[in-house]
Amino acid sequence: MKKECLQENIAQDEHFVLRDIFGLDVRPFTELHRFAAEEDILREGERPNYLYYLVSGRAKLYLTHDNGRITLINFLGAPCFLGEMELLDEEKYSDGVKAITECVCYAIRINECRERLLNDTEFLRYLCRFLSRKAVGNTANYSRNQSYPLKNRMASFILETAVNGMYRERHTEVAEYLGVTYRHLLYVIAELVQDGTLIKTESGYRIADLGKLKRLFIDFN
Amino acid sequence: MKKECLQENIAQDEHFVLRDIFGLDVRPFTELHRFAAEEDILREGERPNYLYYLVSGRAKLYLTHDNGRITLINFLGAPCFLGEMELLDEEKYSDGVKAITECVCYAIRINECRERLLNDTEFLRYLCRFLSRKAVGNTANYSRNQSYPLKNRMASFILETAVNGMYRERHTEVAEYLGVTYRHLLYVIAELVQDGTLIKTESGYRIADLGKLKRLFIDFN
DNA sequence: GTCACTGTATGAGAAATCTCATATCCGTTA
DNA sequence: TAACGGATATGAGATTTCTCATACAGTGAC
Repeated sequence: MKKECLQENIAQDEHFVLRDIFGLDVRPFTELHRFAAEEDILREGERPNYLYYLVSGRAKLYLTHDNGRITLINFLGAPCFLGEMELLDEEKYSDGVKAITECVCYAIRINECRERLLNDTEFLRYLCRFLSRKAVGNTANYSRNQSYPLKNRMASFILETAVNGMYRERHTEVAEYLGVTYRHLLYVIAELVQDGTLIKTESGYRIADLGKLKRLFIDFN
Repeated sequence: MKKECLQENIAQDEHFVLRDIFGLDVRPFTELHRFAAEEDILREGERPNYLYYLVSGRAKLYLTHDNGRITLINFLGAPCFLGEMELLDEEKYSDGVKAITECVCYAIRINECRERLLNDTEFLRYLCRFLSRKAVGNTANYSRNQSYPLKNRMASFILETAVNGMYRERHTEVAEYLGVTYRHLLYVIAELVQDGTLIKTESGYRIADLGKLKRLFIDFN
């Protein structure tokens, strides 16, 4: 991770987006962090030192079960807070968050302003709205998902997770995330390859026919 | 709806639960409302005059689509806020909430204390925690759901919605909520009747074998 | 009363998805 | 090096779920 702790830059940034979110001027506590694709942003079980605000990039949210199984819980796209639960909830241990593409985040040193944040009504109101909208969005998403065959959901998933036209997720993980058997996932991927939608390569699946993929995705809405 | 506006009672209530949630003493703005089963608690599209806190009972959350279709979005059980989004979000119109069983709610007259609530950090923090936990719960619930056949999900659903051992939901609605076709829902209900788990009567389906239903539900965890 | 509309109901065949079995490959560890 | 666990692969058959078609009862509009 590349820390660009240039607070001078942030301090002078006229368009600093967090200004609209916080009542408190958080610039003195804010750094700019850059995570490469695949890099961990929040490590599971660790209490983070920062409250992150994802400015650009996409990330995934993980959870490891008691039995050691890892589940992909959700996707996160900018703009979005990361680690907000850990800020609010004393008991809450962090879920894992990993960058899919390069991610740029504002990182607020919560150790230095936790109390002030928890008393910043503007921030708290923003967070409540953010959380309740996210909940509504999730619910809508779920109920839509349930209603379509895997091929469509898979198209959506591939579009969401591919980087530079390459899809390289773990089949086992994805099967769990999408709630289907590993076997079935392979069937459907094989179908997409058969279709000419994907091409299997050494290093992953290359999107060969973006139009086809998008059409599947659209039928899905 | 029976309003029991006995603020004297509330004012004297030593164990008033909202005391732990709000920094502000909301007792002067709080009434006790009682809704019968099937009664509307929040009417869709209307801006509610109260922020409700469900003390006991179960309710369901509805949404009407542009095309007029009604979808059952979710279930709500005590303790739970109702109408919190509408308090926070200016633009947000209310979803519909309808009582399943008799519901007892504290009803806070937001017109009289909206500003103060939106500046009550204790309340806002509580609400953030509540929302984020709800989101986590939903996600967990959702991913579990995906993985089980309708018979199990149906058992869970019947246990959740039955009142006094009678199940009377609309099949069309339920099919939509559970994300299956109407046809398939009927198949599975027929199976449960075949089983001897349910008995079809004039006024709905009677739970004939609670044990069987619970076993289906348990296999589902 | 008739017409549309919605909910309920049932059948038949097709598609989606699951279960179980088996095999290979790869990286880790003993 | 051998053994092992995890990920990838593929086949066969069973189960779940969907699509389409059809029918009947209730309700509100006209």
